[in-house]
Amino acid sequence: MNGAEGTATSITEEQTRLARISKALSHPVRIYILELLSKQSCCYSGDLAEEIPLARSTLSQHLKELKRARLIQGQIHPPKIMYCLNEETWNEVKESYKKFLDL
Amino acid sequence: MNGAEGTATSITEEQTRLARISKALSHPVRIYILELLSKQSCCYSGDLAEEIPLARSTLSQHLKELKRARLIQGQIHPPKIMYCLNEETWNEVKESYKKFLDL
DNA sequence: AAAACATTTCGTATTTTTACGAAATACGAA
DNA sequence: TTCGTATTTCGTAAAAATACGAAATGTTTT
Repeated sequence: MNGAEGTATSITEEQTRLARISKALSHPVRIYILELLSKQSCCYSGDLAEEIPLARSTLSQHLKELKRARLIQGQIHPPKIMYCLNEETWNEVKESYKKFLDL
Repeated sequence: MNGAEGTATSITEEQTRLARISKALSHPVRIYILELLSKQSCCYSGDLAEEIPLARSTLSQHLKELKRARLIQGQIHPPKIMYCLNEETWNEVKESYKKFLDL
């Protein structure tokens, strides 16, 4: 891949940011999780695992991906782990798409 | 990847659709192109090639990707090819994100 | 301390994405 | 028809995404 910053590119930081966000949203399972969290704010990883027909390790990878994008955050709530939407990032995401799509 | 329809999944068609759209938007160059087209409706492939620091063949692949997603369409306008936003799909995309993000 | 659990990390395999240059295609102009 | 211009397709290589099961981690209960 390129990744080279510094060259005379017309592509802005914001465009790169939106592409990165879109990549985080580019899998049905991750959309599902975010849609759920945007409605009820939090949920247990185990509850997701029961709904989603994927190995738990795979689901965990998707959660990790969403964490990496700062879209969600997990809190230990023994014996389970509860995942919640990161409202701050979520609002930024909204703003980004709003601008991009002219909504 | 999974792709298996028919199994008892909680993931909806609409979620799969939004993931597919997001994947089409998951590269800075494609965001750049769409943002440009959403402002001025059409542009020449060659003009993009001058702005974007990528091989023409690579740019062509990104355009193909956007065509595949029905986000843009090209019209032969000799000796160049003009790319335009597919307004119908664009509006559907807007609606999808609007619902998802609750805008 | 050991057992039971929920979840993550590791190792690995497969598929997809991204990128390039060379060659192919399309088409108007000479 | 041959040339020049614009763009795409092909072949290929490297990196990233997706998926799985096994093993590791962390915590509570026994």
